[in-house]
Amino acid sequence: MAATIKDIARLAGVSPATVSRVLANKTAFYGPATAQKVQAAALKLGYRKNTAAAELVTQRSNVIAVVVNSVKTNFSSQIITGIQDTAAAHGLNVIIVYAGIVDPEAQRKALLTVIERPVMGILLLSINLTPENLALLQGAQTPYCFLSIAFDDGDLPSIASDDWQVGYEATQTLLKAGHRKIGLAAVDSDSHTGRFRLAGYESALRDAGVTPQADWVQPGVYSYAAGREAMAAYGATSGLTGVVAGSDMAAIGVLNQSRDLGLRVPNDLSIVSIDGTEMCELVQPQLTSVSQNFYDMGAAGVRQLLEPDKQSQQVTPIRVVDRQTVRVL
Amino acid sequence: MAATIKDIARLAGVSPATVSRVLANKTAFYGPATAQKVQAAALKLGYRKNTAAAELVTQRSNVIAVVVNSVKTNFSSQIITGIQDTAAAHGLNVIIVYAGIVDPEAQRKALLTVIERPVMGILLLSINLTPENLALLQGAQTPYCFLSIAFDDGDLPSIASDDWQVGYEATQTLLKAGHRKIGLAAVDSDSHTGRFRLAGYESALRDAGVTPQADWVQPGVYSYAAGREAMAAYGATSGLTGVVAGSDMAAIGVLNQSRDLGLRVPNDLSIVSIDGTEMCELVQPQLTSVSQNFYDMGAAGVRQLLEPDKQSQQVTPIRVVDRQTVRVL
DNA sequence: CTGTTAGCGCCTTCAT
DNA sequence: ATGAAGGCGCTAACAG
Repeated sequence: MAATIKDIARLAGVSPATVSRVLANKTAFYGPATAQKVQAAALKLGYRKNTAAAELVTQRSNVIAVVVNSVKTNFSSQIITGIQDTAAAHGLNVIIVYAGIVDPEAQRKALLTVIERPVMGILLLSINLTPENLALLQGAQTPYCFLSIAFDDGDLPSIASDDWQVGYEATQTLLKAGHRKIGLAAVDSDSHTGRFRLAGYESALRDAGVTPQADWVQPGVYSYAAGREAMAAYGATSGLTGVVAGSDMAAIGVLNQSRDLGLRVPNDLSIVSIDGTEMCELVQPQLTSVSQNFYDMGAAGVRQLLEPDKQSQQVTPIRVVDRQTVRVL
Repeated sequence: MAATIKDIARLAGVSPATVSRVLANKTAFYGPATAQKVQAAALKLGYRKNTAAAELVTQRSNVIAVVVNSVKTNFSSQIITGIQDTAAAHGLNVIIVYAGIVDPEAQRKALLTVIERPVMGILLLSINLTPENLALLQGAQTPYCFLSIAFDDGDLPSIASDDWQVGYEATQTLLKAGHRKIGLAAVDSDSHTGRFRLAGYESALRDAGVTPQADWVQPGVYSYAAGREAMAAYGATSGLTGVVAGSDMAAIGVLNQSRDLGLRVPNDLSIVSIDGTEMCELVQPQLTSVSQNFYDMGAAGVRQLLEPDKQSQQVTPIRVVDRQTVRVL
């Protein structure tokens, strides 16, 4: 059995309440003499506080839970770092749980492990909840905030980039370099994110006097495989001179598939990636990207949890980072 | 306030004990009629069990905690998937907490958030604890197991590849291809892992009749930057025809730095990477690697937690995967 | 400054 | 098949 404050109390010859006080550093409520005794006893017994018990009585917790949709994503590490740093600055602890990317049952289980214990807030990274699971989340009396994902329904608190703008600027980067026939690869057509990026892409095209063509867009789930498939679908003779890819991984898929098709990047094909993670600088040529500020998303998420009443739909800025995959025509 | 079993009891007109029983599915102890009433009431109140309270009384938990050393690593995702799947198969939940890679204080805080609440076991991914923090961990009455890291001290439960063998086989892969002057890059010289890989590397060299040279090894912390630095230290004219890199990220660093030095891979320089994550197939040329079985490490870790008395030092098999960075001389 | 008392939400004998 | 009672480890009044 682990030692409890009662054990300490007995050993130190004081009451449990006193032990609780010195262990909680309520300095106004005990003298130095007892403090000594108590701390010595605690040390000798190898005492570890049972936080669950403490949280049960105080009705509050200092842990924030992060629900992540899949182990595969790599941008999540930046968001998590932002969360971690900001949480630490506020004396908060962070725990992470993985939910399946689509499986509603896995999603539900992840939510439950988080909801069924005392957490002060929940951050959901790029998670698309089923209506049932959303109800579950809202039923819990816990502040929450979606990160890196936005909704048509304006009531859900979220922090994300402006997806329309992302699509627009990515496309414009190519347009400015003189490209006219531009593809959009591995962006999904179901989600808010995908639809807005598509809309931004089309607007940019139209603003430049280019009429979007249906076969220029090859939807997909933002993965490496989706990028490869999209590029394979275009083929070597599509006439496209530029492609906007839905994520860094997708961009690498496009890049590698281009190579397999005998296309050189950026000579034969220019690529603009969306996300701007470290991946962009690991591959050759380095990917020009519309970079999101994931770190700030995480940081803002924590702050949002701290003041749940504030403005709920936040937008983080993006910027285009020119590297090596856009050729000026 | 969230609803409690008392609220349900009142609404359903039964006692809290009965509510507890039907909610826990103790089917032998209640009739279908009451079950109906209770479940209806629970649903209406949006009841969520307070797991912390339940764990407080039952003195056990079904969550296993994973401590990860940094957000940057990418092999951890495979281990976590292995953990996740195996845990789910046993009805266990998984939470993850990040500890700083070296900062002892961050390490300590991560450990505490995990130790100070009821978890049935702790898995530590590639974590090197300070003696104090190790004592802390051992002081907690919780089973634990280190993953992807081994120790000279044979008493600590751990599951990892045989690092000597990793070093040996990586080097041998190059040797077999006819290389003689072979570097070892971005392996640290302090840890068990690093020292054993180094020893394996030297043994392979000697077994092939090659005398290791001091300037063939450029230690580092397994990172992309370390890989780049190691290669930069070798320079373009080292005479090395092959390099073993300490991790996939390090290998990519070596690869990119080689390119900057004007060396073509594998024509001028062959590379064998250690880890074998998906990264190997994303870069060009694809990295030949000594691949570790991270998924199984995670799975075995969960099993180890379940039977803490069994054999404590386990080794998972490795295999070399030939891709495109080793040229046969 | 310190001890006593009560109770957080839940589970579990022990009766009935 | 169900209720009453006690207690898990801790903290928060309330007395003193």
